[in-house]
Amino acid sequence: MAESIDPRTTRERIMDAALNVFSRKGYHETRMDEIVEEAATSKGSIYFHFPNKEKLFLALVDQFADLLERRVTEAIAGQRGMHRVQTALTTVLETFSKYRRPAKLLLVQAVGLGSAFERKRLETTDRFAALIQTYLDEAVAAGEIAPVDTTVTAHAWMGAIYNVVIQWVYTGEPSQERILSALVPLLLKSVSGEERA
Amino acid sequence: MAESIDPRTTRERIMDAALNVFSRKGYHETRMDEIVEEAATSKGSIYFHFPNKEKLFLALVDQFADLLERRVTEAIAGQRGMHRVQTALTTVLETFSKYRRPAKLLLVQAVGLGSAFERKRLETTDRFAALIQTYLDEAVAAGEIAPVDTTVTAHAWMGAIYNVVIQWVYTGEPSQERILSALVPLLLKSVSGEERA
Amino acid sequence: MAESIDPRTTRERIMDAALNVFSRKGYHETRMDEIVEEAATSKGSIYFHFPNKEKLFLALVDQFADLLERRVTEAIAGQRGMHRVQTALTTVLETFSKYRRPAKLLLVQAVGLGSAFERKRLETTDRFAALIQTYLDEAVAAGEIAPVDTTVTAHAWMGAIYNVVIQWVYTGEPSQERILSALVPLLLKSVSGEERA
Amino acid sequence: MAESIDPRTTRERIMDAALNVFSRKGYHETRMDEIVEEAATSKGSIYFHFPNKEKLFLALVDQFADLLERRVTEAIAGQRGMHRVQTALTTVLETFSKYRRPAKLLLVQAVGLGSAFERKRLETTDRFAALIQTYLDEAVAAGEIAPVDTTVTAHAWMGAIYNVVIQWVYTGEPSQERILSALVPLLLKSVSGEERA
DNA sequence: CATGAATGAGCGTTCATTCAT
DNA sequence: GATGAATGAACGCTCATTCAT
Repeated sequence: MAESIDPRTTRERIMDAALNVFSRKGYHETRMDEIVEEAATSKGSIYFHFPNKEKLFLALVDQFADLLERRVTEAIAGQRGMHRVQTALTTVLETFSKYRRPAKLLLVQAVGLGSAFERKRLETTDRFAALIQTYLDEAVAAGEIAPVDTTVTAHAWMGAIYNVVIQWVYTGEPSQERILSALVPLLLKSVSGEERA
Repeated sequence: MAESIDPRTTRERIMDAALNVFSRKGYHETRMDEIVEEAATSKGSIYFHFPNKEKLFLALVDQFADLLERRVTEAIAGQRGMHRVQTALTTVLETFSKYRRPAKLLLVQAVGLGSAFERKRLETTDRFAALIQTYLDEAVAAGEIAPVDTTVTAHAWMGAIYNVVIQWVYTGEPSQERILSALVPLLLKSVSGEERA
Repeated sequence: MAESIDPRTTRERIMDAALNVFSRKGYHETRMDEIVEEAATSKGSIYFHFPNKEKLFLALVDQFADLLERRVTEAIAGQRGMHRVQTALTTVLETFSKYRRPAKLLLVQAVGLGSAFERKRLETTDRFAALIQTYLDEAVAAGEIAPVDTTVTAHAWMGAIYNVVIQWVYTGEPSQERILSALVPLLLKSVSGEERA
Repeated sequence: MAESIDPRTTRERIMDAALNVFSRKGYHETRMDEIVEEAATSKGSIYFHFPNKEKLFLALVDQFADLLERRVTEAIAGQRGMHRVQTALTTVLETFSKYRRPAKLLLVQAVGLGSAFERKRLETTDRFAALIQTYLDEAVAAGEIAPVDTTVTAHAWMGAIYNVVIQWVYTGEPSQERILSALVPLLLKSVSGEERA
């Protein structure tokens, strides 16, 4: 009668299961029962570890956003100037590649979930946009790039990256290499010195 | 006791009401009863004109996507080369500005609504990305811009525009003028020159 | 633009259509809209001719019950004694055979429709049971058959006929000939003089 | 404030309540809410134990059909030949007498409920008709009765019994004794002798 | 900590019926 | 007589959440 041993804590099993189901079916189409089954636990157990469905979902989003931010920050740490763009984007792609499911959560499911999630979304978005803006401001201050509206640029970059990556997460196209070789120059040129418009 | 005369057809009243409520509360948090009340009609009337909630929603998305595409296409008609970028972006912003609510629908609510809407979303997205790519391909062919990966570029541009606009739709910031004066040069520069292509 | 001419009155078209749909799908699964379509008329038209769905249904049941009773009575008219059993049963089978759809209505759909229809069912049932009982009473009085409880017998006969016929209406089995050659002797023997039980 | 103790399980309370309401108002006129109230439970509780209204209903029909079949089979076990007819019919009447409500369900409500129930009805009907036919075949083989079309006879008998019993279930007339003393001889005589076979 | 039967507010949808034209 | 858009009461069912064991 020996139970098969699962080294994960119940809480971990729940989060893993929730991640699977949420990313597969989306927030609203996910039933708590499905998570219960996937986690091989009980209704009550989930509600012991998480106050409700929403908080469980947001815990996953936060977990991944944290991971992503940490990785990017670490990767960039030893670098200077606009090299960081290349490094950051590479890191983002690698991380998303390694964690496709949470990526979908962060990129898609966390959007348009209604006013309850609106705040979270803006919070997450702003967090990364702010990160980008910081580096852009530094680059402007350092004279590496022409003075631009860094707020608009940061959001534009984020959107550009987001949209290309989301396409890739969903369809697998274009390849990571192609994305890197096309997107990085694109972003860099967009803030380069020479004008033409 | 003369009824106040509403020149709109019942169907129009329903779509208007649905647009209001959907954009205010999001798809899932919108109750059919609220639309009924807002449209000053009956439950059955809505279901006479639309088969279900989802189709009603999609009808709104389609209507606005059509409008947007038409306006952009018209605005661009008499123009050549990369001037079209400026014109198109201006038109998009103006249209979104005039129709904030449907914009929110198209930009936010239509995202992450689950597999039922996934196809629609990709369809709408691809539609505009394809439009952009067409013009980019022309510009490359005409030698106006350096040869670039127009697929990636189109999605990157769309994402950039989308993200800036959505921020603006939600917060009202930055102003349209600031967006235009910052975003258009940004996009144009991103494909200018021949630095590395 | 000449309309195709349908010699039937609107009321007839409605009844025909209703008969088709009711017998095909049953009372509860029949939608007034389906009858409208099948009758090539309008909602309002049906409600002009019939006060409501229930009355429309009962009109069909009555119409067929009348027809059946009339035919049986006529067929029996020139006959005496227990020959009438053979004749009556033959007539019933022939009539059901010719009007399979109304038969289903009378036999199945009119049963178990809830208290609203209960009265009608008992009424129809009693009508035929009473008919049978009359003839049985005559036969007893004439000394043609042994004195039996004609009330029970009448209901038993009706049930026997009903059940065999319903099987036949649904499955087409057993054949009319087989039914006649098996059922008539069975019924006759059941009231014959000699006992053995 | 001690709750009154009900020894029945929730599932049993639901089935009892459903039986009451279904037999009182019929399938279609029964609202799930009424069963909820009668069972002193909750909507969700019913749907926890039964997948839907239809399955709940069929569970009742099956339960009673099982009971009836079991009782008849047991009663007949120690008997031989056509004595079984008397015993079987007595058992049926006693069982129906003791369980009037489920009897109504089985006899009336289960009829004419639309295609969804059609299969069930035929299944239940055939089950008993087959039972009868088996015994008739045995009797024919044993030379106890004249060779007859046992298929037709079985259905005829079933119909006869059904119709008399249903009348009795509804009106209480005729009395059980009268039914037994009239119906059993009737059925037995119907297959006696060798008049024409 | 874990369990799972129980809860019940809430919702999308249906469809017989009405009535202004 | 005929039409069909409009009505709205009613219903089956869902599912996040609770809590006694």
